[in-house]
Amino acid sequence: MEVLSTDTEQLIKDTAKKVFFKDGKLHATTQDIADAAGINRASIHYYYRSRKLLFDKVFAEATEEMHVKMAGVISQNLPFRQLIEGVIDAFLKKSVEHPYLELFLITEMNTDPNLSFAILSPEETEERKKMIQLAVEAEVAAGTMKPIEPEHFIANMMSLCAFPFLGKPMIQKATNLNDDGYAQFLQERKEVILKLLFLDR
Amino acid sequence: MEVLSTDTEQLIKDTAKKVFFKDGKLHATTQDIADAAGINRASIHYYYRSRKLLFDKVFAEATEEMHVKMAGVISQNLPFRQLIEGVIDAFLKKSVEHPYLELFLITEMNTDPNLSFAILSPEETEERKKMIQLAVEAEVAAGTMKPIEPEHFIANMMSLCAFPFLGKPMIQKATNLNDDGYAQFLQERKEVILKLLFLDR
Amino acid sequence: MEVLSTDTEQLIKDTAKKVFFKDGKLHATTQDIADAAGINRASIHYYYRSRKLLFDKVFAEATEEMHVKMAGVISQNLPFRQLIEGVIDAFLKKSVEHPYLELFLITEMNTDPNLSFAILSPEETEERKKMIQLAVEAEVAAGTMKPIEPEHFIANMMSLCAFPFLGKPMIQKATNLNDDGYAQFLQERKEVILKLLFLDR
Amino acid sequence: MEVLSTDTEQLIKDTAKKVFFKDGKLHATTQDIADAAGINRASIHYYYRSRKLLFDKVFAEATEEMHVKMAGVISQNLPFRQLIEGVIDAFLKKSVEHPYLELFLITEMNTDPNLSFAILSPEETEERKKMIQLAVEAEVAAGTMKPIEPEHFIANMMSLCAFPFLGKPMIQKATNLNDDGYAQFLQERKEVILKLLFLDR
DNA sequence: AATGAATGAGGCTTCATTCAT
DNA sequence: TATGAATGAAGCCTCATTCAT
Repeated sequence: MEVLSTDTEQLIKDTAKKVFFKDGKLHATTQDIADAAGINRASIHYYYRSRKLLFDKVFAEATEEMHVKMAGVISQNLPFRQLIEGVIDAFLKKSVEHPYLELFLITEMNTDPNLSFAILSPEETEERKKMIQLAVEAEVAAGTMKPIEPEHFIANMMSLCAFPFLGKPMIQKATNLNDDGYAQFLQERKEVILKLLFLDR
Repeated sequence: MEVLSTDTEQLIKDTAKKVFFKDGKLHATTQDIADAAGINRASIHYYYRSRKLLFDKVFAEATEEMHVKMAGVISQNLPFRQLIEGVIDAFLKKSVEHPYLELFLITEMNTDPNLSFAILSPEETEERKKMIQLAVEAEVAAGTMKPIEPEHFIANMMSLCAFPFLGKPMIQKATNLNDDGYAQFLQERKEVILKLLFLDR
Repeated sequence: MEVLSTDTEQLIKDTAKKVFFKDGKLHATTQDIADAAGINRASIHYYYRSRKLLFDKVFAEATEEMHVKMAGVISQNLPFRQLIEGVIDAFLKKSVEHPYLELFLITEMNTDPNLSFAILSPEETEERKKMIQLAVEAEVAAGTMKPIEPEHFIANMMSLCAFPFLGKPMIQKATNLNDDGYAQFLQERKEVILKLLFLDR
Repeated sequence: MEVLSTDTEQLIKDTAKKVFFKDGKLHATTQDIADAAGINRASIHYYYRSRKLLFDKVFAEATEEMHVKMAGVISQNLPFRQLIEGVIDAFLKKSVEHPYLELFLITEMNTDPNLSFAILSPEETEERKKMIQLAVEAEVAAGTMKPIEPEHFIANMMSLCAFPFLGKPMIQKATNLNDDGYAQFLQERKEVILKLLFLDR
């Protein structure tokens, strides 16, 4: 008859993720989360000890979810083009669910610069950059890309993927798109981004 | 080289801008600002009555500064290419000073969606979009751009300009760039962005 | 004999009434009330949101208590003599509990002159004045009162009832009565007042 | 050319008396007083060191003014009737200027019960009570008063004089008198009170 | 003599957290 | 497991007060 305890525990986590990462409520209090979940505020502490521990958990899980998706794409050892496409696809898809996750990454890292959430180790990152460099050179040789340093290539991808979610209200103001139009707009982003990165799309 | 604040009122404002928009401390307290300015917390209330009024003031000023720069570029009625270049240039330059201003725009608009900070009215925005559409068509005809809708063009520009500042820590993690390297990286953004937007750069 | 406050919410209200209206502490802080109640200051906000809301509540309740007592007397449609006696009796009895309630009525009305706490509407007040006028005329005819305007009759009653409570310390100084003597003195007020108002007492 | 310093010192005192005792602003801040006087808040501290010292001074002066008037009446060794009439007259006249002085006496004495402001010493008070007792007995014998204890006689006088000023807003509500009507009403008080105290008026 | 600037103390309020049940 | 009650810490704000001129 009674709701399983794990249900409440899960409900709290799901609600916290929604409030933080989907609604973008940076300053959400435990009461806000409890209200959104329809439970008592004390339950949050019963299950998670403190607001920080709850936040750390959902934050870690949300980034982990993203990392898993990314790793899933990366581990396939796809050719460059398909890899990029897969990464963009994964990023956009997860952003539909948690459009404001990056906002927390940013503010968290400003608060605590030591915060480590990297997908890749520095060594792996270096390796990845070299891989990109070689791939770009091949594309350039084939006339399908302009020369670009790996750092800028990475930054471009991240910017083009993340900002339309983060900056939704700003872009809406600057483009006169209503909510329906913006949803449609986000659907088109993948092709737009690929077309921008590769000359032959 | 240092800003000369003869009076405390100006010092408070400058410090608040720094703490909020340069350091990106979204949750900065009046004590944080007072400490950063080396003054007593009560002085903030002496000059600005409340935290909110101070915030509103520096926020309004910072956005106004940006708007003025942008308006300065736009009002010149430059040809498309030079307009785009000018806008990117202005945006990057102001971002060096206030890299996190957009972060506040975002969170403020999430809190109060009615918040109006637009440079352009809806009518002017429509006009601007049409202008871009025509210009893009001309570029496409000349083989110097791929077809793109104005909304995506605008979003691309905003994303490519803003995110490298907002997302600095994230991009640094993803690119292994240290602070010096990142400063150099930002210097190169203008050319990289233009190269991305126009086929003949 | 002591009020049994099973819950803190009631305890806070009772204590606030005591501090304000029995002890006459006009400037009592939330900490003062919390100390007097033996609870944490935050509990006051837990139950009443703000000092003002708590004050408004206990103030409204205390005046309401008085109004109910008065209305109970008035609604009986007693003959003039018994009405006056009943009103004085009710007023003195409630003053034993909340001698300083009028002090707050005064200061509240000085702060916000629109404050409405009237027992009677203007129309009812006019009616009451006429009733008093007629009754006085009858008493005068019977040789048991001197002529007096209703306004002065009302003011006299209020003054003679209220001031000995409000002005306790002043009257004590002027009469050399100690606390026990003053309690006895207050017991005698009803007869003294009636003797003053009516020639045949 | 310059205003004499004593002028400002006096202006502060006069303004403080007005704000406190005429307007009944119990919670007036130094800023309120400075605004009412049209001077800088710091001047108050320049002349009076602290708010408390200023308050103590004007409070002492205002009570002293009253005491002097009373003493002037009392010292004349007038017959009972003229004494009472003189006291009522003096009290009502000073109340026109400082209607709320008693309000402060009350709250001050509640805050600090040791506060001593008595006109008469305990011994003098006893003497006065005996004098009243004898005079009342004579009036009773002459059929011009009913028997009454001196304490009640004193309390009645104080109540009938003071409360119509203190409780102006309350009495206005209870009598439907507007401001002009109330001014007229106060003019009539002296006769009304005397008529109440003495059977042959 | 007088004042604008600045500050320390103390109030109210919110919030995360703990406690008792 | 879950919650209503209660609390400590920390934030904002106001005020009397002091300082430098």
